[in-house]
Order: sequence, then C-alpha cells, then structure tokens
Amino acid sequence: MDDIDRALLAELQRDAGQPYAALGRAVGLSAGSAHERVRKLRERGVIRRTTVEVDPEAVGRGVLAYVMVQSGAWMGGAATGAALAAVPEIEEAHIIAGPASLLLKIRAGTTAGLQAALRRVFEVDGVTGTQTTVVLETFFERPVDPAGGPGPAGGR
Amino acid sequence: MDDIDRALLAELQRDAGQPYAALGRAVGLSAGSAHERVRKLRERGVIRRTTVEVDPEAVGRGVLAYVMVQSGAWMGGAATGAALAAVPEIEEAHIIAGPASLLLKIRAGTTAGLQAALRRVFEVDGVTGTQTTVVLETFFERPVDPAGGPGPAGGR
DNA sequence: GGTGACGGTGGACGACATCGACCGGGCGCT
DNA sequence: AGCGCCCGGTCGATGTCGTCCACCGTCACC
Repeated sequence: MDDIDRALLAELQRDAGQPYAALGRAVGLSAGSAHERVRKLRERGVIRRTTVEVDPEAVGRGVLAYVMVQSGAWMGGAATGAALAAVPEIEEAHIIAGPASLLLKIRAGTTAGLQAALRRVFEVDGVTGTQTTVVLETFFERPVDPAGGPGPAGGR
Repeated sequence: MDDIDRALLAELQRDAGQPYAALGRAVGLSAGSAHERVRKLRERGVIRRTTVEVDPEAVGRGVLAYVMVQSGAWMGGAATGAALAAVPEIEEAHIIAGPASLLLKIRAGTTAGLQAALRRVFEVDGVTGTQTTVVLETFFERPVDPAGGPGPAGGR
C-alpha cells in the first residue's frame, strides 16, 4: 500500500473501465504491472468490487432522508441488521453513539414512500421512536478518499 | 427505463466487470443488445460512472461520523460547497430541513483526524456550531436500489 | 394495409486483458 | 564484501471480449 497503490485506487474510482495501459500511464507503470497491483488490491480486499454509480433520481429515488432511531433494547444483533436490510429504501444502517441507537440513510421515491419505509422501520423489534431529517439539496457524494488518513496507516 | 434496464443496473452494480455476454444472459438478451442498452443508460446519465468500491479501513479511514452543522447565514451557495469539498475527509455534504443547516458524512483515520476535520469545518464562513455523531458499527452500506420507487417514476 | 422507426440478433474485426519468460535491484545470509 | 534469493517490473504472445455493422422482426402510426 504505497503511493502508487493509492494513485491506482484514485484512478479506478474515477473510471474503472479504462484500459490497463492508460492506468499504467497514469501512475508511471507498464500495463502488466498495473494489472498485477490491481489484482493484489482486489485479493487483499482493498477493492471490494467494481460497480456502477446510478443516478437516484433516474430510478425513482429522488427523496433522501436520514433517520435517527431510538430503541428500548440493544440493536446490535444480526437480526436487526437483517430486518433493516429487508427494506430496500434503506441504503445505510449504522449503530451510533449518543441518545439514538441507529442512524439510517433512506432513499424513497416520494414523501409517501418515505413514510411507508418509516412504517416498516417501526415494525422492527425494539424500535421505539424515530427522528427524520429530510435532505433538501446535496452538495456532493463522493467515494472514499484513498490518500491515506493519519500517516502510513490502514491495511497490512 | 423498463424492467430489463433495471435488471441491467442491478447486475452492473453487483459486478461492473463481467462480460456483456454474461450480462445479456442474466437479463435474457444478446450481448449486442445488452451493450446498446448500457450505452444508452450511460448517455442518459442514469449510469454516472463505473467505479470501484474501496475498503475505508484499508486506506486509513476507519473512523466514521455524521455531523450536523449550525450556521448563522444561508449556506446553500456554491462557495460553501467548494469550501466543504476542499476537506478530503468529507464524503457527503447535504443541506437539510430542520434546526441544523448542513449534514456532513466524515471519514477520518483516527479521532484526532476527525477533530482536525471538524476544525476545518468551523473555518468555513457562516458555521456557528457542530454536533457530531460517531458511528460504532456499520450494518451495511449498499448502492441505490434500482427497482423503481413509487410507480414507473423517475427518468424520462 | 402500407411504411417507417426502433430494438434485437449474429458475425467479423480489432483492441484489450491475461499469462509466461526474462531481467534488474534490494536484502539477508554466509 | 560477495553471493544468491526473492520481489517487482518490462516485454511479448495468445485468447477473449468489446465494438461495430448489416439484416430482420415487430410495433405504431398514418
């Protein structure tokens, strides 16, 4: 995990479809070496998968909201995760520190759809309340910055 | 934007690297047709880009937090967006309805790094306060569900 | 009922990923 | 300090895949 790996990650985040020759050129390596590096990044799990970024608006998911969930029981079990995963509108689910137990990111088509998703959240065992924050406008949503955090931290 | 397009999007989100022949098989089309559909989805902007999902832990971004930002002025201007985008730890920035003005998603390497990022947020014009929620554990983070929202809504 | 346009199929060509052999530098061992 | 091993990079060859084109069927609109 050196600077070249980080540059490769940045390039791949920008465009994962470009040929390995171009990738190599961008980081000062041959196509073969670039390929080998990327293979190892995948193997180590640094690259989880190559995917496609979809416009939420275009697939009828134009309403974005964050929901704080209060609960009367410990919600860290796998059952809770599975119950939340079963709601397709929920894009992220986190256990948080603070007065609430859970933080959800929900994308629905309309406010009515948002309401329906919230109803399903209430049906999850242990949930006692929710507090919803609706997003009016998004400045940006971007991938993880691969340019290291503290020092040469992170992977192995 | 029919069911086949949605199936294509789901397949591409799962693995954008698979050959078009496999893609076509998955949705009951020939490789050429699948290619043409995907090309149009890109052209219409439904597919924004093909990218790579990076493990945040592996690149030294193991600390995740959400930050509500209070402000003394309207923060919807492009200048605010640019100032926030200049902080690499900020992964998302939204304008929200409610007592706070902004919601940020921040990924740092350590709690010290989180503190440093918060300091930079405070230096943005108009910011008067922050309220940070630290994530303890993430159940899941997944891509947008392309299986439509309300009805046949969304794109054109 | 005719006609035009759109979407799908199959095949041909060229580009690209993928693999192997060779080479150079760095490090540890003796 | 010399020697040999190992990791990583370059170059070249082969097979696969993306990409384009011409043909055909279908549907909708006149």
